[in-house]
Amino acid sequence: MPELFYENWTTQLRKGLLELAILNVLGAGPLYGYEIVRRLGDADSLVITEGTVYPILSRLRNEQYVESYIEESTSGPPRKYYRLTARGRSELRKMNEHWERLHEGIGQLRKERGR
Amino acid sequence: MPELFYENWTTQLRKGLLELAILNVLGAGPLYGYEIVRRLGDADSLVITEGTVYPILSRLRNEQYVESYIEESTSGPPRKYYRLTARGRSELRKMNEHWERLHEGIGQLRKERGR
DNA sequence: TTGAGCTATGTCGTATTGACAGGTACCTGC
DNA sequence: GCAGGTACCTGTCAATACGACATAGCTCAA
Repeated sequence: MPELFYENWTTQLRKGLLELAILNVLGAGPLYGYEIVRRLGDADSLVITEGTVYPILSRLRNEQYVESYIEESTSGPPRKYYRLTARGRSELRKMNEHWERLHEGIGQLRKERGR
Repeated sequence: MPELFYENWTTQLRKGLLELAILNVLGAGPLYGYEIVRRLGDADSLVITEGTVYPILSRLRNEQYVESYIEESTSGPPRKYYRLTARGRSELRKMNEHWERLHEGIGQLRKERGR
């Protein structure tokens, strides 16, 4: 039960972060949902399920950060590929900068002994 | 209106992170709520308001990561100081490690061109 | 003495999000 | 056929950050 807080914390920490992670993998080239799940799973502490990735992809598409197109597959149903738009690429840059600033901010707080 | 998404994203990204930030400033020594707000405000992109900090402090106290004690002030109402407990200090270490792993994870996704 | 303004703590309602269970459906090989 | 892997999507839930608001002590100038 004492670990309940820690688990909850990691869950909260993912909010917003998964969007950044997904945009970043898409920065490497078009991917379909199922593959994104696997790709993020490689990076420890970013494991997600299908039920998590599709709502996020929908949101990103609504914002026109990504666009999708269908492609047949030789093994299984057709795949819906997602690709970064120009708009998405520029937004990703902004987000990555913000992310780095956050990281530095936390790092500074840790160093500031006393005042 | 297009910027609505970005603002919302930054809000979501803070979830969980503020707890880490607050624990980290407390790592430097006891502080009271109002001062924590100012201290975090120094670090850009970590600005918070009172309505945010007090609920978090309550949560941290419930988990016994911090303990509080009252102290008179020469200017204004008495202050409620918060101090890291041993438990909080050990948890903070764990959380900082998790945070660094996340940062590396995102960094790797960004580098992985293609596959 | 009055009251403006800063200090300080706290609560409530709202909006948004990630997790997960569950559902649909396609395709291949046996 | 039909089992099993592939692929996508929906609804519900709990948790959080934040603005708005409430309360109150202290200081200082008019």
